[in-house]
Amino acid sequence: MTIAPGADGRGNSDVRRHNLSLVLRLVHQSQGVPRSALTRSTGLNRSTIAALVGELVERELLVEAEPDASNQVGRPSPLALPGPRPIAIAVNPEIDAITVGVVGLGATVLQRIRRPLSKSPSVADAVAVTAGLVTELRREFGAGHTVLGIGAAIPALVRARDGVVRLAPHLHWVDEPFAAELEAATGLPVFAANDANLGTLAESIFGAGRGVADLIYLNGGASGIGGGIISGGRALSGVEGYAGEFGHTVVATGGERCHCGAVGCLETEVRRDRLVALTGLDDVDSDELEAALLAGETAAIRTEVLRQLDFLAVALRNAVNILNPSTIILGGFLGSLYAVAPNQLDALLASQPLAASSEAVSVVRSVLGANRLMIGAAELAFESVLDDPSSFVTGEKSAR
Amino acid sequence: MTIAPGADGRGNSDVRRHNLSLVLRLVHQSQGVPRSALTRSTGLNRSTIAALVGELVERELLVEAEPDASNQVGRPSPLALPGPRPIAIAVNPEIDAITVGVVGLGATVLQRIRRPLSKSPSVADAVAVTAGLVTELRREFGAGHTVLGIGAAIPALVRARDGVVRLAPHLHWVDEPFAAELEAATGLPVFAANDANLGTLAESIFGAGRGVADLIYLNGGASGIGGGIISGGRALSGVEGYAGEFGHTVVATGGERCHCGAVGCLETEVRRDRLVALTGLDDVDSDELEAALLAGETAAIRTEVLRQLDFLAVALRNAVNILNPSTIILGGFLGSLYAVAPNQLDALLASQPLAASSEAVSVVRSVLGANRLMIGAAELAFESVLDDPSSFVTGEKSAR
DNA sequence: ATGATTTGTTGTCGTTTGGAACATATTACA
DNA sequence: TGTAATATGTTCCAAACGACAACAAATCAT
Repeated sequence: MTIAPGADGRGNSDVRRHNLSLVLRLVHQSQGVPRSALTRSTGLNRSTIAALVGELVERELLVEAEPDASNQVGRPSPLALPGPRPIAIAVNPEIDAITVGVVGLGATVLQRIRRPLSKSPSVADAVAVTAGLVTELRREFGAGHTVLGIGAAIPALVRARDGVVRLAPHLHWVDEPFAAELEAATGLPVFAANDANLGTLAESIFGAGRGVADLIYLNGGASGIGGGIISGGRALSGVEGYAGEFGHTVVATGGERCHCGAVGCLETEVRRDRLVALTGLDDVDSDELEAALLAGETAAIRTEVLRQLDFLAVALRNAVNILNPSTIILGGFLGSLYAVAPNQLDALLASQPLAASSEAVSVVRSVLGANRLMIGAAELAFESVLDDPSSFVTGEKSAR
Repeated sequence: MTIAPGADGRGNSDVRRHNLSLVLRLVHQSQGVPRSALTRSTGLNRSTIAALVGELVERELLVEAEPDASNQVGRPSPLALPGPRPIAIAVNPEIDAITVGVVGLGATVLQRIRRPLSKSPSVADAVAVTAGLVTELRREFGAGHTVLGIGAAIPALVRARDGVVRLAPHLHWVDEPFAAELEAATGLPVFAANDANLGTLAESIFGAGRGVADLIYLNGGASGIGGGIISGGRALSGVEGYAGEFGHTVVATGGERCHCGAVGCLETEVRRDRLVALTGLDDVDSDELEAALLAGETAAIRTEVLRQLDFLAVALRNAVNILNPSTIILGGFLGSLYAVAPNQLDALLASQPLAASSEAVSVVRSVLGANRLMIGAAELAFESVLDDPSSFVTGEKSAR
């Protein structure tokens, strides 16, 4: 008797919006394509594509460049490239630093500033530091660019709807309206999400997950394990945006107590600090840790790596059974663990029950480096324009 | 450089298709609504809705009925009802019986035949029995109805793409092209999927999950535990359609060995037969089992119920952390377990880590009864018409 | 019985894509 | 070096579709 809401009818202008959005997205995600490729991949008429690209160029969302010498018969097709005007600001607050960056369409990171902190920041600290950096950056990029908004990648459960940080165990933030406060401090629209979810987004569009419709991403950091899911080509968010918390999945029923209060969480059994401790090194960075693991001097290291891979495999098995992805992307020290003994993990996955659902799973390492979170966070700010390019009016929202 | 495929541009006729589809879906899912409600919920113009409904009536997909006395001011709006012509045939092969049904739009089950079997059927057996029943039913429903196709709900991993049964542990089918064979035997298009996935679909559209965009469904049957996921309003399938296999999720690291070869699967720890054994009864049906559990005569029963709820809670905790649903629907004996000690399970879920992600989860029992799989399977066969109503040409595909 | 209100009905208009015909720029080949 | 073949951009017109406005109809309130 009741009718589900959100079931929107479509008019002619929705077609236009959809097609503009589609073309802009294709150029954004491919970081530049010939116009003729757009006609092919969209199935739209040449004349339609011409009109769409025309409008996007008019709005400074795209630029057209000379075709590159392709040695193909026929009239060369001009290259459609992301326009330089729209930019997004990305923020990543951590325990020991706040990183802010400027990102253009096509995932071009134009600038990145990492401001180290002496102590774990309060929300007020984080907002203040970020706002300061944002002001600097807007001065620097004010001319010729239009800032669409700020995307924040936060190591926390973040409520998607309003950007409230529900729980950031390591930053010790609880129910903090981070997005709203940063919005008030900067006057820019702020979108916040979980850092690993944004890493997933970035890898899925521009990294190891390009073109893959069903994947899961797990990232191992110093403070724990986060993750995200792309299913059917879409990022999974869940009701409130908390989906992808593989770190607190149970992998050992009789295991250790986790900082979260539960027992046997993936992130209490698979930990970076244990590996670091065994290397005997102090405060290593990712590359050093991986080098030390690959060298694998002591038996203790080898044993610990295998032990952690066993637990990781349990978590992955559950995820595979639940989500049936085609690709598993491992980032951070999880990628290093895999690099040390890829066959071990592959074998553990292959030998699993319901072989059918895991037979086609391929495990790969993430390919985006330090810019991953900048790119993912920027995507949040780009979203509204990618969704409705005609909402972008040059100059209106421009700097200052 | 490469462009993602499947990114389709939209033309004018896509608008029509989308709107026709939308209207038909709304009527199908609501099982009858006033035309005026369609204008409101779609946002489309009155005249547009009139045209759309007109075309759908013309095609015999909808019928319009006298408005019911609503005591509202203004001209009464005629009721749009699912048309009786299009029907789907649903099949559910099991170890001891094959059930075939006839389902109309709006989830109306017109007929259901359960054919008991003396032994677990081979694929050939199942196809033969089904084809026989289908012939009978087509004779019975030949006049005035058009059979769109056959939907099959199978207790197995089913490859969505082609309906191949990859693995049915209890039927002992491995890599059997069930859909293709039934198609050959009946001449009707056949769509097959995992039974619990189809149960999820049915509950989400017509049952306990109506209007809920993010839910998980777990069903406990005699042969194990299956499930399914709706996320962001869409059924999750995974690459091959194997998503939702909660039954083989790890809940006990040191647990028993499962028939699947792994250790500690949910469905080895949470089992119907253990409960049945403790009741002392023999071959009970669902209601009898539930009554016996609710009576809870022996301490042993009580203990076992709580033990199973503990393991179920582990699986649900993992699922909640991964998927962040708003609702968990429990079917089969899992619903009975919950009925015995709802507070126990609620408490286990509420006390979990990352409270934010589980705070809003509500656990409910499934509401669709024995028709659940018929409705879910029929949905598969209806899908193509719901997606493109103008493909439905009356009489063309009709009986015989 | 009259007015207010809501909805169905009809005809016209604007928007958007599709398509055909032509123009243009490149390669292939003699 | 010139001509043909090919692919693509460009221009103009037609077709499809929903939006809108004006009017008609059917109910309730007073």
